[in-house]
Amino acid sequence: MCAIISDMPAGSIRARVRAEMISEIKAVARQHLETEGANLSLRAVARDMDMVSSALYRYFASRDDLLTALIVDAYNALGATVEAADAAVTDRADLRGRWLAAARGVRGWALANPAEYALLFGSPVPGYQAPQDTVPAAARSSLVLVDIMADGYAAGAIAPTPADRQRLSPAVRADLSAIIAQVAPGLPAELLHRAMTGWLQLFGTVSFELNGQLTGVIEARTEFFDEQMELVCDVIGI
Amino acid sequence: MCAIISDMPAGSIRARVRAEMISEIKAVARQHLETEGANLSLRAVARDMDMVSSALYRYFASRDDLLTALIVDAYNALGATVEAADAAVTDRADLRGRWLAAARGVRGWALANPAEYALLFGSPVPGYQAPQDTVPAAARSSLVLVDIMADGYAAGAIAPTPADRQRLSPAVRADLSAIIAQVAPGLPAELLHRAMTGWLQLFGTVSFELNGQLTGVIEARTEFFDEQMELVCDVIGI
DNA sequence: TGTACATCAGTGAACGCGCGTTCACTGATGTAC
DNA sequence: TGTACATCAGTGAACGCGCGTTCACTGATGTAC
Repeated sequence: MCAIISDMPAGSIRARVRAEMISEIKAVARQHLETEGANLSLRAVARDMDMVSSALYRYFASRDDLLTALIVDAYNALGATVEAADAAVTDRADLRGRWLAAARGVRGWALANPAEYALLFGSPVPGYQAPQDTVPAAARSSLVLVDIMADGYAAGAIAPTPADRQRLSPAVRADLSAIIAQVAPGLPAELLHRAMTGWLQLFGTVSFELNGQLTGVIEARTEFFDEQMELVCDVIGI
Repeated sequence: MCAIISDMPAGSIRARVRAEMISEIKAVARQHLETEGANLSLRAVARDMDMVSSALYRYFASRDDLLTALIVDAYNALGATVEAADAAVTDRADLRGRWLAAARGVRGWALANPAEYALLFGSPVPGYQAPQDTVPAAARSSLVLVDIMADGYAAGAIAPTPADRQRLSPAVRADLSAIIAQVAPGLPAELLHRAMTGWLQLFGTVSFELNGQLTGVIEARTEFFDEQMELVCDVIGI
């Protein structure tokens, strides 16, 4: 559950005001994440809204519930950004162009929303356990990458090589098959494996940039990112 | 500065007891990181040592100083592990074997010390700014990877391709050259670029495993990791 | 070798601040007759 | 259309807890003469 659900008639004035309040609480909380990191303080959020801290409990049952709502929102915002970036590529057969667009979409969103990115991909918040609600939202951005591979396979542009087949162990193949059944029926496991390579490279690069691991090493961040992504496209054969 | 420096005669009993105390404080603090994440509490550490919290100030000037000491230690522990893993490969010309050994060294250390790994590569601790002291220690593990490339280049086993040269932008080339001058004189920038691809893939994969991004996706973690590393060795040509 | 002195480790109390959550309550806003 | 009642938002005080850091202090341990 993200926010406390009331049985108010939907669309009523009260329901609309309530929805606006929830949005504003989340917006203020996002600002706090930006400055304070994941140690989100309910009292600080309430203070910024000129409310008493206990009033927040009308909207969220606990601090963890608010965190969960922020996480789900962030996954969806990232997912929507990446989906839009991919969709903006008019030549749907241009797999590399689509992949690069999606990758730049991830990086752009992460740079614009570093605190939310950290919430999703940074070290786990102590004492917080993400509930199942977050899973579908979490998958959205990754699904874009899988779709690119699936489109390429359907069009005959990419296919597993013998070297691919040899590399995959039965155990990993089984894991991949389980995902394929849910997400992209018919896609060869080898191609999902390649997509995951790109996925790891993409998020690894973005995470290192955001966590400061490139400080003093690489200054031309945008060029470096693009060249890494070009290289990874070579690897996965698109 | 990691610990408060006193002008006691080195090697005296007091100096030895003092060094042991510092080690024990750090050890207890490491245990707390394991359970509580990066929100390290001096009072909690003191409690576990049956001391009063103010006594810790004999050994560390502040909480941040203790954190810095833990970070430097962790970087060094990781670096030593990776160096040992590489050094254990007797056939020094077996670049792929050395790379895989180093990569498994990183992953093994990370799985054994997840909290410390998070401290190094996770989201930045709010309000904490790493001082310059951490830089040399931070570089150790990466240097092993660079050395493998440098050895391969010196032996004539790997060399830049025309495609490599074309890909690199002048800006990134300049960044890479600055590092090469300090760390591996004579190494072509293209080969350092390849090493960084592997470096990003390696830490990206380990971070995703530790942060739970593979939960419900890949269960055969060790096989998956090895296969990703094999693939990345293909990419960087070793 | 014995004594006076300096150094150091650790104590305990305090300052000033933070936090999440509960609970009885006051008013205002909506709803049903 | 007007009134009685129920629902809801927000208040303010409190509980019980945490934290980093400072400071004057007590003893114990070492050092110099």
